[in-house]
Amino acid sequence: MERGGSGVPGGRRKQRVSMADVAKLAGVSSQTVSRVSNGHPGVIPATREQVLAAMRELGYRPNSAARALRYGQFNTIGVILFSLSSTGNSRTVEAIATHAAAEGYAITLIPIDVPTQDNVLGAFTRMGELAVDAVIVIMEIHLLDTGTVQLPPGVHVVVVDSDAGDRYSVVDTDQADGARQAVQHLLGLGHRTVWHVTGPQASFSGQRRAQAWRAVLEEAGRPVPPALYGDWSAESGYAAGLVLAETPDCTAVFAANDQMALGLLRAFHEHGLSVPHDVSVVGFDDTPDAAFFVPPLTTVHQDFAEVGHRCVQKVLQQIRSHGSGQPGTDLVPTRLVVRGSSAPPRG
Amino acid sequence: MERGGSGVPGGRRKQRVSMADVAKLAGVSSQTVSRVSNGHPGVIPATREQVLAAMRELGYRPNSAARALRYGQFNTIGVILFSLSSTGNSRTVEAIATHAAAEGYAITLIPIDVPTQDNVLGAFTRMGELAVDAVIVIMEIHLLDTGTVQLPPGVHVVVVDSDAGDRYSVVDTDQADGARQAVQHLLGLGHRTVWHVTGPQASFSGQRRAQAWRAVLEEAGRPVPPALYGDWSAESGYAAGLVLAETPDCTAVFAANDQMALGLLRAFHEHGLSVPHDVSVVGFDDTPDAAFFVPPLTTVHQDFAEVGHRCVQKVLQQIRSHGSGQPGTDLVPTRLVVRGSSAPPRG
DNA sequence: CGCCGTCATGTTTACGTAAACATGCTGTCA
DNA sequence: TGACAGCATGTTTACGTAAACATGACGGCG
Repeated sequence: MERGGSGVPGGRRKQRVSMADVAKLAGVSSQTVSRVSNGHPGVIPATREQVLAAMRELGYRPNSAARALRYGQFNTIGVILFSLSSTGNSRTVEAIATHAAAEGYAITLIPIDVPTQDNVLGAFTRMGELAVDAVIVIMEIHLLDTGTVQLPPGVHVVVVDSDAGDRYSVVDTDQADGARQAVQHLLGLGHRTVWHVTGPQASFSGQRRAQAWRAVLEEAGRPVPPALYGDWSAESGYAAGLVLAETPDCTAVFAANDQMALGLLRAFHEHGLSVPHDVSVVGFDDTPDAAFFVPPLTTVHQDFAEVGHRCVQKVLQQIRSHGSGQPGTDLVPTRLVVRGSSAPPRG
Repeated sequence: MERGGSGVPGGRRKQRVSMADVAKLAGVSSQTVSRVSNGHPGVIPATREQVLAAMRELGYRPNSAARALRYGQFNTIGVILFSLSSTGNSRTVEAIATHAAAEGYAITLIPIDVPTQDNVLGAFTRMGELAVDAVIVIMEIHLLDTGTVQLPPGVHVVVVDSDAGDRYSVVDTDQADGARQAVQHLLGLGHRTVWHVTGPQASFSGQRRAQAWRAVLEEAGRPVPPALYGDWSAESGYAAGLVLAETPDCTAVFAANDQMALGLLRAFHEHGLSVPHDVSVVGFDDTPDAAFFVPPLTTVHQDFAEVGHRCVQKVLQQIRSHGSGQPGTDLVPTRLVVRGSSAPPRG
């Protein structure tokens, strides 16, 4: 917490130690300091040692602003997202941060509290002024489709949770396949059909899961019950559960995420319905808690870490190849984890 | 995604539009462009308009590296943490990011996957080279107490989840008071004593909750049962629950977080014990899901958003006052949320 | 013995911005 | 009418780094 010039009275405002300072102390030119700092060859050991000693004594740290100015890049990736509160987002971000760090990149977070057009636009504008080499967008890209938003040229983009694969480089969980596995699992247990509690209608991943649910039922020639609309929250799942508990022929429900499945479990429990004997429930996400619901939840496992990893890979590849990101979609597979909340229908 | 010099063949590598480019197009000096860019007075409207037009045409964006170099600051706050996967951390980070953004600061994330001394040290070293004006540390600061780690001078620090209030500026949830409320609630219901499932032993917040639990029991002259050690995970709560279910005189349990409480609920349910009639359970955190556990969980509400907010306030205050951060601890209050998992003991 | 290549190190310059200072024009008032 | 205040705008410089180029010493070889 010490500040200023090592106790020298009236010391200069010189907050930061520069190469010039080190050079002076070591009795060499600043260029030599630069060479030592960057591990370049062609500095004899004696000189190198002197410089290193001076660096240590002064506590020299390279100034990354100057470096960035010089090199024209920041070694930083920006991440734009709506919310960290969803398990999925925070785990994806964590994976992004970890892998980026391993490659020498830092992560700058640009949260958007309310997803209005204006806020999104603002975030992109800010991002344009930000020290960022590339951007990973974790949200519905269609919010940006007014054409007014544009990222500064030379900034690369990767998008998660979107269908913009025709324009951007997209990485996402294979939503459709995950939902398909869930529904087929329930049909395979002998249920005549499967009900569905959706995510928010504006959510791309929610849409995909709902579409896949419907498609599987149609392919199997089963009746398609009306969807119940949720918003990812356990509360909305609970509300849907209250409705389904009163629906006599409902024996199987696919919830678009685990939190809503939790709400379903509670609603069924309160109505004296036994899961899985009276009703089977399958979720989506496989949050760490899902295995400890009562009963343990059968759910679709998403590999958020892998999604984050691939985002970083793609974005770094774009930066390094100076390529402008081939559009295309990269899907990370899911797998169904069968636990105690699903079973053949009674009787 | 367009790159290079607007289609000019053999165009320069000039990736980025600078003030000089705008100045040339507008027929003014680059200083005038600077004045317009920063909204300084003393530019007549006609000139200003010309400059703005040129900016728009070229898609000018100020270069933040140059700005940072000039001003000696980055308008960025670094956040060092272990993991984003805990609800608490991710919500705190989100609040930090939101409030920082509102003040014109960006957030740079430095995750530490495994909390070894080396990794922590590495993170701090990297942070020193990073473009950051201040640092918020969300973890056990005592890991840093070897004396080897030091932040570059002039970087301000605020710490969450620590008892280092004597050396750093600390913001934290009032862990002790929250735990006290939980235990007193259970005693108030008529339970003879309260059992406790702890967090990891290395965790400061876990320690504080356990201390407060013990203190309340001792003050009330109640027997202090042995603590069961957990690690925040639902699984460890489940394991503790299996033990407690076999403990006949256990009628009330305080779990150090909601996830472990979830594990308890499942273990009790599997053993045919009814919550709250046979055993009362109280958690800590008030995650959004807690209200939908079976039964809905009585728990201590933590205001993570407020913690994040105060972190940003403190850190900005330090930056702006050029003060070196008064040590001291700022505690954010908690409140007990009573739901269905706690009741007077049977008979 | 002198020329030249090699190698360690120093000097110059540019990156983009903006403060500080300089210039030159307009209008006003003695 | 001339001096000067006020104001719009231009010029210089510095921030810290590192590539590109320059220097100078030493040694080897014809």
